[in-house]
Amino acid sequence: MNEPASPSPNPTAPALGEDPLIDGLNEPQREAVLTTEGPVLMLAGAGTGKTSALTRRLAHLVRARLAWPSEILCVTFTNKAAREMRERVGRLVGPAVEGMPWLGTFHAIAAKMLRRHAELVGLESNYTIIDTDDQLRLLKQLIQAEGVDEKRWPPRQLAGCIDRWKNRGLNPSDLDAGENEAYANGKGQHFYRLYQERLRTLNACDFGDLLLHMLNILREHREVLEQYQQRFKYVMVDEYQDTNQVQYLWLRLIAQSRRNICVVGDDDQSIYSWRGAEVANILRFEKDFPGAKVIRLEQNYRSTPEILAAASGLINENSQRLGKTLWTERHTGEKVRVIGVWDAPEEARRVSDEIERLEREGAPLDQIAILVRAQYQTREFEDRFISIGMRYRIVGGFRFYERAEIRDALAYLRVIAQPADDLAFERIYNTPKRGLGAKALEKLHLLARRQEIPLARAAVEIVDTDELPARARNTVLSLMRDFARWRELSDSEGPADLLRTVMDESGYTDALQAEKTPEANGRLENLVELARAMEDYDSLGDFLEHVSLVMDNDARDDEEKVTIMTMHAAKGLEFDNVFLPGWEDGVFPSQRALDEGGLASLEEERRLAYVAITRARRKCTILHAANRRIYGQWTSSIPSRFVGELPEDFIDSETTLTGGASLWRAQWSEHADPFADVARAQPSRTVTRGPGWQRAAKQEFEKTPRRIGESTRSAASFAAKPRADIAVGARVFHEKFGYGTVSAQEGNKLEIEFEQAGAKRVLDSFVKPA
DNA sequence: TTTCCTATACAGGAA
DNA sequence: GTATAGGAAA
Repeated sequence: MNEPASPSPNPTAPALGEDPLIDGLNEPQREAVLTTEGPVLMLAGAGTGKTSALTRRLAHLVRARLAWPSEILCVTFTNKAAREMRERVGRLVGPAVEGMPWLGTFHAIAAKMLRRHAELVGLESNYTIIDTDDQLRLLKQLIQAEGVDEKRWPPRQLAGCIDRWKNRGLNPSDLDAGENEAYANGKGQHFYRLYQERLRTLNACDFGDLLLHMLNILREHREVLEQYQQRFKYVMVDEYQDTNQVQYLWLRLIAQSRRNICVVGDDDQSIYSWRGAEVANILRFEKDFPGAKVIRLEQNYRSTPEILAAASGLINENSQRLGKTLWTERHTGEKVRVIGVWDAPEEARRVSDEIERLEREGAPLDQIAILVRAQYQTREFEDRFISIGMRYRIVGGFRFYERAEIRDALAYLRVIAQPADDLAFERIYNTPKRGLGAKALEKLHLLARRQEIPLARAAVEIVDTDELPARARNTVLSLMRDFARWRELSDSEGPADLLRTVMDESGYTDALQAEKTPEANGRLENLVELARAMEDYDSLGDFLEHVSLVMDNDARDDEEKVTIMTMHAAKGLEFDNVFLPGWEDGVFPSQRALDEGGLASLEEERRLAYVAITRARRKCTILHAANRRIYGQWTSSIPSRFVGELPEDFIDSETTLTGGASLWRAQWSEHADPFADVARAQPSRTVTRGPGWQRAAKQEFEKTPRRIGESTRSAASFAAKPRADIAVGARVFHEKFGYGTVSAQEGNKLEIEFEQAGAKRVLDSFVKPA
């Protein structure tokens, strides 16, 4: 940490009152910006200018020379938030501040730290970060290898357990008997341990490890902890109500000594408890940091009084709150509209009609959002929008790098950059199809395990033997030659060109082109897009880290489009017009929340509703349908209990279902036979959901140098040591070829005259002395 | 080894 | 209803 000496407070800084950083801020905001020393808890309601206060505080620290940008730790939850803050601070402070090395997501920051200290947890600094997909494949292998029934104990469940343990900062040895029971009758700890060992040999980390490893390091290596405590003069945390245990512990260690920590959050917007977030963290902040200054931001600058009132009325139903009262100076606007419709298609029709009307009135489409509870609800709108030619974009779902073709491409690059990456190798050794199947892979695994080498290395070795049929052997040989060549290339070519070469030479592009389907075309385009994104990176290593942690699918095109996304994804955003479809019990609140988790879980759903409503600046429209197809079955449902909790004075209700006859008439006028679908759906199988439904049913420091070249050779030129217990003339046994006599020995390669099979070249690890 | 078919789970959300 | 995974058949 070779920082210049601490900057002295800038004597020419403007007097506080004139500081452009605090112009236009209200009193609490100003206080939040200027209270730099000591612990600060900023309770910021929705739309109260939280981000503004936070970025200005950051800018103020830099401007007033209280710290160098590199001495400030600023943590966010999403890349988007980090990016935004970086931009805004840049605008305030100017280009003088070259980046903020420690502004980022928990994971990005932890990953960066871990590169520095990887060896302390048995990793190399060029470790790979595996994603959920890789994680599941790995766990599955372990489960199979241990002979546990994967039907009864699905890998997903194990992944869930491990995730939860990591979120709570628990290592395998920390599990108590109860936790251990959580998977496969007491094998939880065993599998967790195996998994961690396996990751270590792969030189890999999952997302949870990034934080857990760092926490372990900070706990066990005093000098490292002190280093960071020294370095970070100020710590800021956004969305503090979303921190989980391991994040909390990690922060607490770092902030402990200087206690200049400012956390910002809103307990009413805590919507991530399912992934380990603990509201308790924000509730006990004052206990953790005695003397903390609590600042409440309650003036809302976003929404109309009606929208605020509706949201406040709703959230008041919750019991566990710190309590805030939002107010606004904004003028009266429209009431929140609640529309009841017959079924989901009608719901989509109503929304699209409204949007078309807004469009005619000149409302920009990018100021319109449809926020749904669950991803599956987006379909109905997508169908409708396609049929009427409405421009839309769906946020979330598959992120760019989760697409198969992108992951394939990345797997190639990973094998090039890090030959020990078995998961990547397994992914692409037969993609595109090159005639290598389970048999060949099994052979490779066998060899790899016996010699404790990565698969890619085993592949190089195995071609010198007769283990594989000639055809497969040649395929493997040429594949590994390709890889050797690409590795050479990675030294001279930029990552983008390297990718293009690899995709072409591996036959991947050809295979896609041969498909001639529209999807294949899209995939090719995605690969082109990927290559383009790679142009911005100098080294393959840099790029790979970005792609696993930082890259998202924000292919921002400038065209105006209606946004469709989940309520979760909408947190932190705002739109003039917000549509909230699917407010029915079982959809929202979700069936899952109703079935399990009890009151706490229902209150979280209510907070989600609060978040959703407060996204709207001018107008919020809530819809509920009487009938909806879920799981391919028609279900009829009643309006969400949240609808009833909205304060009447601020609501305009409307329904196309006024009951029996009029309902029929209303529908009749609209289409020929509105019940055609319903009739087909076998009434006896129709499930009715409602409140009682479940009951009824129940029943540098900054930049780690990563030269690709270093790891390159290890796969290509393997030092092969001969086995001590075998020499020329020795009689040996081979599982496939039987008994034979060694006629030549070169390193670990043997030539054997087999009694039955004749002369063969094999690796010594495949035979044992007879 | 690949392809095709059937059975099954599923659709809660981020890095 | 759809996507996926695993097994059977080509």
